[in-house]
Amino acid sequence: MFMSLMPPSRSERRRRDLLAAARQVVSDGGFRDLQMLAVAAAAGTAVGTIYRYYPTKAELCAALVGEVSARELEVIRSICEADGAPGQRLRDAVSAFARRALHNRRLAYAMIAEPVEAAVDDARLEWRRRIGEALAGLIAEGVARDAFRPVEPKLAAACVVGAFMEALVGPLSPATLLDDDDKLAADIAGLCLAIVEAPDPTEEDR
Amino acid sequence: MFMSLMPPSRSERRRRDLLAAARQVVSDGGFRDLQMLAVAAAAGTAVGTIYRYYPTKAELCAALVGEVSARELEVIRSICEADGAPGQRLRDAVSAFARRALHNRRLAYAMIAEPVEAAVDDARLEWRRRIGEALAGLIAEGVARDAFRPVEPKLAAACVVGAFMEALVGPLSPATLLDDDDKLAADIAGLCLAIVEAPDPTEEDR
Amino acid sequence: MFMSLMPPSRSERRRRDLLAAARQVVSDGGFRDLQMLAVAAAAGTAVGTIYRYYPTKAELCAALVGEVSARELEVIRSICEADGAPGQRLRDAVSAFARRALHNRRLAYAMIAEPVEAAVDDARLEWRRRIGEALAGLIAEGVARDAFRPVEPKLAAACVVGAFMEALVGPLSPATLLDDDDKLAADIAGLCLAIVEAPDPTEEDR
Amino acid sequence: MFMSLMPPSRSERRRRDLLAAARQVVSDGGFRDLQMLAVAAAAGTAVGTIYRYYPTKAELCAALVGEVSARELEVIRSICEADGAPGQRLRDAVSAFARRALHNRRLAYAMIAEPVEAAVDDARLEWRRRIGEALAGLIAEGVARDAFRPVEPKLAAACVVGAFMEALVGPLSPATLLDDDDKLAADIAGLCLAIVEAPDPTEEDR
DNA sequence: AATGAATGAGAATTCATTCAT
DNA sequence: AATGAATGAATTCTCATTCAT
Repeated sequence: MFMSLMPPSRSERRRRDLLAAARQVVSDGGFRDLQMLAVAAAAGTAVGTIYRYYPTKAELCAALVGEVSARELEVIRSICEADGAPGQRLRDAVSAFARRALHNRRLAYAMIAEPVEAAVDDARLEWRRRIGEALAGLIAEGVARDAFRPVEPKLAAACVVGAFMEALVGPLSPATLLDDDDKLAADIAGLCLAIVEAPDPTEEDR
Repeated sequence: MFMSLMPPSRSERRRRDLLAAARQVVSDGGFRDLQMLAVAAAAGTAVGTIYRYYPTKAELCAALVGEVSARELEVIRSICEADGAPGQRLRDAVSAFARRALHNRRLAYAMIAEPVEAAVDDARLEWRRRIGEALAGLIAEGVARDAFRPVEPKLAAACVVGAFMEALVGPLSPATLLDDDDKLAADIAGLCLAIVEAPDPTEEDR
Repeated sequence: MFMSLMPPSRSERRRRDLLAAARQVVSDGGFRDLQMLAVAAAAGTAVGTIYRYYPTKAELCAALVGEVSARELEVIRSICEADGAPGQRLRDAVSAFARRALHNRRLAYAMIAEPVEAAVDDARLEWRRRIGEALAGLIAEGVARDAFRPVEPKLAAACVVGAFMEALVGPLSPATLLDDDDKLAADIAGLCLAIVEAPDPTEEDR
Repeated sequence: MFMSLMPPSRSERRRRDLLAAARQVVSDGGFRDLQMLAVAAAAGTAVGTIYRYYPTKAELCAALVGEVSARELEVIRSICEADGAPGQRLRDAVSAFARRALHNRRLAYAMIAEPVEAAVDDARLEWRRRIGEALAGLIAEGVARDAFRPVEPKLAAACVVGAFMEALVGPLSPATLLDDDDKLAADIAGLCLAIVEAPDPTEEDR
């Protein structure tokens, strides 16, 4: 990580201030409220000024997400690249991310789960919640039967849902070409299983 | 699951056709393109007609997400509630979901990862991709050092990212009150670790 | 007034029922709510049926206003054409109208003062109310100084406002041609004055 | 009444111009034609511009009626509050209002008698006209018999109609609660009678 | 460089009217 | 004759973007 030794130029400062204003707006009301006028108001400048620094709303958005991303990414990266046992590092990275997100919940929510449209998203989040519920039932059962480790079923279920959904996002994206869908599906399932499975599965469970 | 034995009334058929048109639109261009005019065009009707069956765009959206959700949810539920070892059932549920998603990729993408705005989302997905990359590096290392099972690093990383992000969605949502952020973060991290950790961690890894 | 001695044909009955339904709708929610669908619902028929009897919403409206008008007009006419002192007849006619209106207030309001648009009309009625207030002040003063009869200022003011506004409606209507605006204005003013003036104006008032 | 000594700001001027455009539209075609697009066209601006100054069509309407109202109200008020005999002042106020209305007939018509819908109002105005006719007959008779002053029957009739209709508007409005409908009706009738009654009713008329 | 007023394409929604059954 | 689903023109309002000052 390099930091410029030069003081930021007036122009760089402007860009930052505008970005900070945008972040404020999103932190308060989500991406829904991210309108150029609102950002201008929050920055104490005029709309036109934003366009001098970010030629498009799209670029402002990208810069905003990019900035927040970069910070969080950096935290994760530095932990990942540290010394120590990989397991501990992974644990640390995830838990650092989670703690930080929980500290600035509104912004984190916007970054992670912000709705397309209220209508769509209410239904969409609800869907994931229900899939989670279904899995939580299964997981609770598995825990009871000692097939799974003593995990908290709801939380574990959310992890499973997130795991396979995210694992799909890349492959689902229009550009991706895949050779073997079935292999992929099986692999994803295997990884998800590991979230809960007992290290030493009992006879009964096999 | 009950299926009506009566043939669908004309009105029910219409509703379905309109929903099918909406699904088509979303399958082609995502929720971005879901405009009443576009749906009407896809259904070969007039805009006003849609409003006879869905009094609001919001309700049409909800119905669409609801329908797709219901189908997928049902698949997962029936597997979860079947007989057999919990582990196998979990594996089956996830892999069935994944296979189905991979079959109708565009729609699945819309349901799972559709952008708020192209601008926001490009950046947002990119962010998750990069976090994934960072973790993939760590995971590859862990695999090499036999601290982790021989997982495919990129895929496992995606699962980890998805797992903790999803596990955070509920807790991040504005309404949620939390007692202990640190405990939650640690629990999430523990579950994520399980995705990759070797059942019998070597000395070296500790 | 003739009443047909023949029983009404089915078709005539239909027309009446539809009109009754329309009146019901207006009595409940004013002309704002007079939509073809609402009338059909109130009549327990289909929209298309209304169009068999009233080829246009405009004609249905006209028929409705016409019917209500006709009844009230008849009451007034019969009193006007009765025997007795003109003064008493006028008194009776007006007071009969007023009493009837007060009995079916919602419908009467719709007939007399229904808004164009909430926005316009709130402002418009408010205007007339304020003019009334200004005049009420003057009238109260006149009453106190015995220049006017002991009328109730607010009510008298409303009468004056209504009197000149109505007297202007005809002349204002686009088709009307006028010779002498000033003469007309003076005449209207004279009539309005009569509403309150003492029969025998005191010296002071002249 | 204060007039600002400062020249109007650009923004104030804009607001005025837009209002003037709206007034023009109404003066030409009544409130029926008052659509945002039409106003924009009349003002030589884009629709969006109107929304910068009047956040809602309703507010534009209110402002328009308010502006016209205010001017006329002021004329009436200043006359009402002047010195002189109350009778003369009332006469002056009414006649000033009438003269002004007759000068800008289209706008005055829109302010005073504009239709809800052409359909409704044609019929509604027609109704009032007919009631006027009926009363005019009675008034003519009363004049002929010297029971009434030598008023112009049609004009006097219009005044009477306006007087009682207006006097009813307040009491009819949904919010109003009334103690004694009959007393109100009688009072209104009494005031209406005064419009025409001879100061010294002949025996015959009693 | 900054301003912020102006722009206008778009999108949702309403409702009188039509017409096939 | 009756039905009521379908139609689509019309209208309000939003907000990213431009540009004269």
